[in-house]
Amino acid sequence: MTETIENLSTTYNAREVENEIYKFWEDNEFFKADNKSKKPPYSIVIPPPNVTGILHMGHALDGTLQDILTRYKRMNGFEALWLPGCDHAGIATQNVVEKELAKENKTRHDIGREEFLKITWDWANKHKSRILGQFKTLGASFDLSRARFTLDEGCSKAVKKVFVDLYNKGLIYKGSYIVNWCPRCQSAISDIETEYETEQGHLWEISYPIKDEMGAIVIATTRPETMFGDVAVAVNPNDYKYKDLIGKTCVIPLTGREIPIIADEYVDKSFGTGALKITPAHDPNDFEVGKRHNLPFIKVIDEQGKMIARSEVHPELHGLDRYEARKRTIRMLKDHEVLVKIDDHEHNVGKCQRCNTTIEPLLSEQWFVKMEPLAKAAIEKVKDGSIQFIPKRWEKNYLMWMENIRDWCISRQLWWGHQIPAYHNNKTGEIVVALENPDPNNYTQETDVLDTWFSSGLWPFETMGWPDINSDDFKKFYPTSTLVTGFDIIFFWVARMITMGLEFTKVPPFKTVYIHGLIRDEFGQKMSKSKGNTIDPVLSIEKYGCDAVRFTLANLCTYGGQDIKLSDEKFEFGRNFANKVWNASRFVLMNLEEKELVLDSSKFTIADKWILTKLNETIKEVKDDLENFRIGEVTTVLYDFFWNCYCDWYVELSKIEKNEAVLTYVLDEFLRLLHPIMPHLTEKIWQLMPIKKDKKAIMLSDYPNYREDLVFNNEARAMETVYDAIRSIRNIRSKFNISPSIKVNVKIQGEEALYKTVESYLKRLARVENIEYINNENEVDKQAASAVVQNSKIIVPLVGLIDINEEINRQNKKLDKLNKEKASLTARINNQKFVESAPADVVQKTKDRIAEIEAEAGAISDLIKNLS
RNA sequence: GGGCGUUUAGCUCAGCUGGUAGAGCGUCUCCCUUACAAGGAGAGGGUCGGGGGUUCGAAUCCCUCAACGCCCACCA
Repeated sequence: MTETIENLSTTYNAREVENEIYKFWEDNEFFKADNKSKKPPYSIVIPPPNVTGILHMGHALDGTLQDILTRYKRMNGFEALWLPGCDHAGIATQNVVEKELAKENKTRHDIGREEFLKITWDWANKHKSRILGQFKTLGASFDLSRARFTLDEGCSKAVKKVFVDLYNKGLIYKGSYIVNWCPRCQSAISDIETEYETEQGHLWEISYPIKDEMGAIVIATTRPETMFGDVAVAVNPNDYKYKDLIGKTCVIPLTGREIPIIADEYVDKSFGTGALKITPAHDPNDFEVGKRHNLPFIKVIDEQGKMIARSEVHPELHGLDRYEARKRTIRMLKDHEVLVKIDDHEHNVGKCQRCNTTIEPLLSEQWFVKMEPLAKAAIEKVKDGSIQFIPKRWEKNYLMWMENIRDWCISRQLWWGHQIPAYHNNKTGEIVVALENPDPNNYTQETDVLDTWFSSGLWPFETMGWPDINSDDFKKFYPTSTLVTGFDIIFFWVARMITMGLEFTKVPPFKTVYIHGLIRDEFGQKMSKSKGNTIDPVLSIEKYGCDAVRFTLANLCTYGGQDIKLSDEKFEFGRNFANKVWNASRFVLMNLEEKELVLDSSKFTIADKWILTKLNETIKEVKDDLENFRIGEVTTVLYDFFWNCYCDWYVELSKIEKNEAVLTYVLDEFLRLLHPIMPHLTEKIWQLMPIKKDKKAIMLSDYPNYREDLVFNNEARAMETVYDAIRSIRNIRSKFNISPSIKVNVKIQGEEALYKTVESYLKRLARVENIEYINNENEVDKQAASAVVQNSKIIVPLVGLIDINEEINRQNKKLDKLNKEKASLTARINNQKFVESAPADVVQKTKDRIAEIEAEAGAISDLIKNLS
């Protein structure tokens, strides 16, 4: 069936159009960026979504913003590349696959590393297309021919090179260290993957007898089960209570092992009993104390979170889970009457970000990146403005973290990820770090893999062909232009990209970091599957249309980057606007008669000049907002222009008298302005427009430019006066319940020349029968409602229809308001200091306004006098 | 403990460099006027969290208090 303007649907059928249009773009390969192009580059790399993930609102927002910027730059003459891809998401993906295995009662150990990786790769490949496919329903104009995966060959090559280089520079080391251990994931995790939750616990006070003496020292602990790993009791050196005990030996109850009493500044005299048991193998602070005092490390809890069967641990507890062991320990302490006191105690407990299991601080061999030397440049480049955060406040956040940076634990005891390129000599145990195994017969590769963020940290350049710095993509598109992401991954990702980018490419990986707010539910709660408060963007798109979702999300992006409280109904805002654009366009296109549509300034009416002026103000504002990442503002400005100026006035006027060239010109310009936000709708309409087109698609066309020659401020202002007049007649009609079917007559005093040119507008839009121009007050009817508009009086005679008292009342209200304003303005102008110190234009404006009020108030007074 | 954010119309929020407040939704009244009822016309509604200061002038800048939220640190 051939599509004609006449048979377009009266309500916008978003999904139908969106599928058709996206296919049109894809088939024509419009998203493909050309690395040989002469145009200046603009590039964005996607924050790679988890390969096994599904699209959530955060992606939808993030993707919408990236697409808006990409499309805007593309229309502005840039060679724009939005590079998509996925993250292998080590722990998350491995967890998913292990869960699948668990359904068959298997663990990864049952099937072995090789088989497990094979299954996981299948899983990843299967899902990779799903998440990127979902991005397509968002209208994403990314270049899928360049899609990357953090575990693909190129990324692996980059990761290896970075690891080996950092190692050779002495910036990667392997060490025995206390790390955050997740007993469920069976892996170390980094500090920022640990989240703290407040829990109600207890503070137990336990009496440790002094060796060979009568007394005892009472320590306070929240984790009594770790007492078997104690290697000292520490007190503050300035604590007089314990002065005499320092240097003596005490005995751990239940086991009888002897440990020294030491002094360390770290101990807080005022907390608990002021005496602290030191367990270096199971507490990060104790670990530091232990190192300072050269104490041994005794590990009593294993990687499963179970008590170790070793002589230091009470035999009854061997192999027990840490919590069960705690209960038993307490019981035993009670039995031995060494439990002095139990207090309720609120404390923070570390949890694994991925699975919420309580972290066990554990001593183990891990690989670390020495961050401090690397952070230097990353701090510098943000401080000197080479990299800018928007909104700016995130810079402080970033800098604070970077300036207090800790070493980064990068090894994970997982199978899914980049296996660390370190090789152990089977006989000597010597470690060689190299791109390849030096001798597979005698060397075995490290089994640990790298933290997922290690490869994501290289994302902006590993996706551009690095380490081949002569690759065309790297030369054309690196460094990237803008990074768009949420604040929740500034430390995880942004900071590391900046650090690694500077270290390995010597330039910042991007110039601008645009940080948007987080999507929350309508009550401000974080959306999560477990809470069941998520809104599925795929369903919202089905229901409201992709462009509606995009427009709404963009509208919610405030300048300050506030979090976004979202409910599904909010998308009605975007849907209604899409429908409005659709119908107004349909109306304009249906009524075109001329074949040649040429802007001819000699034929411009006052209304044409008004809409062209409004259009150009809008163009200016929209471009300024887009350049400055005020995305929400862009939607507001476009909405206001189209709905309140173009539709409510200009299109309505075109029903009386139309200039088709201007009507279509404005629509064309508006569609281009809107295209980055509502790409499908604008493309569809643009394709239907019978205008000359230099490009095959609106997405490839030029973004509008401000045109001084199409700005007519005087006429625009005059037209606003006409609208005021129409509004005041409508107001009178409404106030006095004049039925729409009844036409009224109007008398106008003043501005005769102006009103004569727009008589037909007044007649139609205000339902006026006759317009009569009068010169003096005597001609004003006694029974009439009236309004003062600028320098004219609009009088609507309403013999028999009007309640005179009500009209007098109405006018008096207006008068009151004016007088109040006048009083305050007059006070200001009489203030000598104001006249002296305020800018001249402000003073002038104030004076003008007073004059205006006086004229208007005078006119109203006349009208009232006439009525009484 | 340190840092950040929020507090504006009934609800959700805009308001960039100070010149006496805006939108959407909701409410009220009227209307199927030949693009759109996902629509049109009109209306009502706010002493911009409290207090103090700077200024001729403060929602906007500074100080302070309060409530709510977030991040970092992690005193057993």
